[in-house]
Amino acid sequence: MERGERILEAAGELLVAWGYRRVTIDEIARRAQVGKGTVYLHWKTKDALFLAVVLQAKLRSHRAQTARMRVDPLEVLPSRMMSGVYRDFLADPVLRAVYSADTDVLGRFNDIAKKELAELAAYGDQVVRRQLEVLREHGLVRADMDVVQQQYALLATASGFFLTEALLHDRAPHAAEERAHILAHTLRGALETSADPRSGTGTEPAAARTRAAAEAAASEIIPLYERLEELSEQEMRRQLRH
Amino acid sequence: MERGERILEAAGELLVAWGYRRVTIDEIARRAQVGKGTVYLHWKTKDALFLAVVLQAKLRSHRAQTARMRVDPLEVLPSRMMSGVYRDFLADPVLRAVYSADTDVLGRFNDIAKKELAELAAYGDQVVRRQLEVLREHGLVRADMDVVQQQYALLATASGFFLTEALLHDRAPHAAEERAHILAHTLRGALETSADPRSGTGTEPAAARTRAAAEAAASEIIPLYERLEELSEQEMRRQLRH
DNA sequence: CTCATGACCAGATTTCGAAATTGGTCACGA
DNA sequence: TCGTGACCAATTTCGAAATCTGGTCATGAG
Repeated sequence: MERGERILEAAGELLVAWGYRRVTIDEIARRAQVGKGTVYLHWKTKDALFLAVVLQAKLRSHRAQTARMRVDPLEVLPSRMMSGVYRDFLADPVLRAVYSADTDVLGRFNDIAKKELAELAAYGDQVVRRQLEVLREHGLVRADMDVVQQQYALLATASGFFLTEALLHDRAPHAAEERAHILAHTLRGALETSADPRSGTGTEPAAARTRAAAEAAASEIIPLYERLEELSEQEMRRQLRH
Repeated sequence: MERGERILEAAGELLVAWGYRRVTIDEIARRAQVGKGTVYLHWKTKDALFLAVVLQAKLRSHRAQTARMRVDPLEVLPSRMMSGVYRDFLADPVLRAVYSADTDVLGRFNDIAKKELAELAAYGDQVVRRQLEVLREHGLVRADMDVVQQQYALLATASGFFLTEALLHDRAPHAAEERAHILAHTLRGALETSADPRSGTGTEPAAARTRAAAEAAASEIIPLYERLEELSEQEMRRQLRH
């Protein structure tokens, strides 16, 4: 394992275990079996290192997401996509901390990351907006609402599931799988046209038509996320020295 | 204006202006034009006073809600109800602080209130659950999901709109009215059967049938919220001395 | 006698200078 | 050439003194 990867891993582990405030470069170096100076041979500053930790987590999630879309085009549907993102979120403690803005873990790094990654987040917004437009063109997303409003609905609803995760881990439905399903169901009802649960039986031809439309849409949407991956990688490289 | 009301009002104003941490009983007494001891003639402790402030805000919102339900039975629908609650939330700074768990304003009172009002919140959960069951019996809420899951969907979705309110007041759709509408639309699509936006035109007979069902449901649901009001009043009285 | 008041007190919070820690550098040596 | 840890400036932490504040209650006005 590369020195850089070891440092990144150590930083991530310590971040979720101790919280940003308590983690020192000395401790990261010790855990990664390198000298303190070596950390600065790789990253510009402590914040840059933690930014890289966050970007790596997001990048992993983005890659998993595009992989799912390539395997099954229906994954471009908002309900399916967010369900996947939610599962990634639950599985990765770094993502959990970042998406739920966990102050105990992130401390003031919360604001730093938000500010530093604002540009990337803005591009992410653009991608989602374009995705909704494409899906709408293919009849997979309803047109009963402005796209910007739909995007807000998507963001706010998903945020609710992400944030209540931390807040209500007691009286919330137990299995993570179950909550991912509820999220998907909610978004499908709110935004999509396909597999309307209200019409009782889904007919076979309708399902086939939906799949065809999703395949067409996916060919437009996947490149958007590939570009987002590239920008994330670029941003991650920008945190390095030179 | 009664002494007690003046104190309550002063406490609420100072809470949202200065935050729990900075507000002193002395300052509240000064603003309410009473002596410091008089505050303790009315409430047991400082926390009890602020609990009363919060309970008063929630009570006002509950009363407005039942009033809306009495005027228009369709207000018992989750989408309509939460849209109203969201508007109340936006209009009252105390509710904004409480529902968005604003740490800057509430400080450690956040945890105190959550613990102290847990019983009331639990009853509120029961009410919503029963509401969903009744609406389902009258064919106004879909039966494609477990009630507990539907309740989670409702809670998580609404929470998303409440919490992103504070978080994204920049790039969110501008008008409050607009966001309330999007919330309603989302919940309707996720939970309800009526006025399906996907079926293009809403026929007149269907609307009439929906209204009749809502009236029947409202007669069962309104008493639940009246009981919740009573419990809130009771809890508010419990904060008083004697 | 009733009830509002502010002086009063113990405990909590803030202050502030000293001491310790830590992010970041760089001369050294493997 | 490349990794390292001693080193330094700057920030954070510590601790005890000083201040503040929640809560009480003796007092006095009505």
